[in-house]
Amino acid sequence: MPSSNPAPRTAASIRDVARRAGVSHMTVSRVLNDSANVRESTRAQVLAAIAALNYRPSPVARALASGASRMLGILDATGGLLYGPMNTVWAIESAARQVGYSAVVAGVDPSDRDSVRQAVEHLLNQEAAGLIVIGPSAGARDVLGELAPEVPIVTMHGTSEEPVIIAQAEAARAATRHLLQLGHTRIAHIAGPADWFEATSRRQGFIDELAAAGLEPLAIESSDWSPQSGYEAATRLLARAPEATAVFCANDSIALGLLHAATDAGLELPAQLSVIGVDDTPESAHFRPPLTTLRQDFAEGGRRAVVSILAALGRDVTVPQSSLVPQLIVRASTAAPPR
Amino acid sequence: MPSSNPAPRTAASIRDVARRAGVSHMTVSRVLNDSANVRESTRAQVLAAIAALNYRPSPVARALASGASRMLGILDATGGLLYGPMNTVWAIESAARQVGYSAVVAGVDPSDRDSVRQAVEHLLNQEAAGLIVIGPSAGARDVLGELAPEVPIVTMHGTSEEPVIIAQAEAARAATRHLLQLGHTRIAHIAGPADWFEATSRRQGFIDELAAAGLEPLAIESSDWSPQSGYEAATRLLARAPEATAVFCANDSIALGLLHAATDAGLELPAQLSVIGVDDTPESAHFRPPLTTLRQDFAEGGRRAVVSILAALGRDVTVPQSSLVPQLIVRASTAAPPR
DNA sequence: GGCCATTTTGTTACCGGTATCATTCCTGCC
DNA sequence: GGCAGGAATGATACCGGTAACAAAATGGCC
Repeated sequence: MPSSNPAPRTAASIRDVARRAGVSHMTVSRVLNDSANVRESTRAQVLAAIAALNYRPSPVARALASGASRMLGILDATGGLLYGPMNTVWAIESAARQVGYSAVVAGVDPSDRDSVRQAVEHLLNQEAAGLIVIGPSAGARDVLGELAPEVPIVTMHGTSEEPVIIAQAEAARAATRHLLQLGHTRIAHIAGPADWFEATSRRQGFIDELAAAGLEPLAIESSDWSPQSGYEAATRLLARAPEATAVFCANDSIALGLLHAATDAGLELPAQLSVIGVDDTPESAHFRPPLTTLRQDFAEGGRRAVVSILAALGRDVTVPQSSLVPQLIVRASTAAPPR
Repeated sequence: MPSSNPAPRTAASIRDVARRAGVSHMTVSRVLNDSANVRESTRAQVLAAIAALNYRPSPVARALASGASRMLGILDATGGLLYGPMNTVWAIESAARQVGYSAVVAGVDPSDRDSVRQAVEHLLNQEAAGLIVIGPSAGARDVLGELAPEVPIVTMHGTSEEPVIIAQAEAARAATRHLLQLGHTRIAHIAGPADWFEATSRRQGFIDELAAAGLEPLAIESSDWSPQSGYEAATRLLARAPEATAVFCANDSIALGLLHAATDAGLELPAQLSVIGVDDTPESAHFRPPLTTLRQDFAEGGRRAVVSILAALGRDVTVPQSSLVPQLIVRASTAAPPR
């Protein structure tokens, strides 16, 4: 290893590279940006200099000069630590990084208009090139439209005006179908909060699938995704519709709450009541009984969100796409209805 | 609202402010940075101009000019979606934002040396002023030391060389004490992965507290924090030490796995076996039986991490501090041992 | 009133890239 | 061989701040 530069105190800049390659710094810039019209031999020299100096362009300088940063803002408006959304954040970050972008996150309380505004401003201040909103913060769009209309925004779990990222209704229908196929006819649903696209979408999918089978929902309760509120909703549900033989829960946490409430009520699971959730959290396999649920492809969802933002930014990036059909995981919480 | 500037196409820069205030742009810069030696009347004019133009300094330009960004890198090396670490990430982001910093996250697989290196480089490229590592990625420190020794690093869940952020051993002792006070003497432990500071620290706290009572651990198994591996460890444990009357689990997920395994084994809970976890996840209250556990103050942990990084950066920030004593939440999974 | 020490303010360069336009180099063709 | 015209390269300005030093204003004191 003949390289013996004694660890330059400061990182190499584009002009250092230029000097070493015997060209102007603009030529280096051209090489960096794959600009056409650079002679092959020149490009090779520049590339060699870049490698020799271990040069890496400064995203900061680039952002300043070009006015376009390679940074995405993620507004986490879930107001908690929900399994699905967290997966999504992670997936977005990772997808973004793969195409050379990075992600700044800001968590907010979606019900607090002011905190949303502050967070959006914060993200904008960081020169975020685009915004991805996780959770039901409709406010974010308004604030953004007012502050920086040119910054594209993608809502992952937002209102239904959005392009659908993950086929939620399809997931709900698959869950419902599973219950139907087991022979259930008196089926209830515990939905998520009405301001979440996923919640309404799953609820609708549930209703539609029942309708296709000529049935009607036995009862629908709402919750805020948490086990606690799932427990409360389940308690209400069991009181109101004791004849239910199956319940489709909008996520696994709600399902856990229902499991708890049903146990409180002395119900035998799944003999007397079938329960199905959505998410396939690592916990759900160890619930009592282990939960039948639907696994979603969050990684793909994240990728799609990033692609969609980049498209709005005018950069076309091809990212491998796979299907987003949620996968049914059958465990012990669903069974045929009692005769 | 007399303001009628027709929405300037481009944001105001420091020179626009200067022009409007009738001063040089440097004076504006001084006002922005609370530099001394600005006449009060001048400051007022500048402030007025800033307000009138709705000016906000560009962090990008500032980072380029000063070489110091107000951005923190968070390296999420948990390799999954763990409740505690996720809370910590959130808390750090929020604490950072409160003091005017923002946070870029990068998730990596800690066992993949290469992915760690890439992520650190990525974060460094973004001009991160400091690095906070969540999870057991010892590799991050090496990479950073080699790439940019001047960038401070704080490990939240790392090796024990670190300043302790949350008193893990104390939490473990409190949990163990609870079991002791109920009258248990044959107590086992299911630990987290040995490369996590929290895991070893809790394990040691457990051993120490037992020793203080003149007892020895009945058995110790290890897991990777997940319910599945908790289940497996618990199965081994129950086979190996069937005489155990209580088990301290290093987190709630492991405890869930144990609950499952104990149920499989036909054990009556808590009559035949007491179980205690750590974290107080929202789910744990709805386990069967509801889990006795320890609640930690993640928000405070995040704040401390940020303070500690900023201190290393030479910026003193005063942030309200609260105590980090974990709180015991007693539910139905612990009881006196069978006679 | 003049002079010097301090404040206060301004000037200019610079951070590390990109944009724009000018210049030089080839190449083909008459 | 000379020249047009496109390809390749370079020179310079600029993005929006900060740093360093210079200049102007202020104030105290003899």
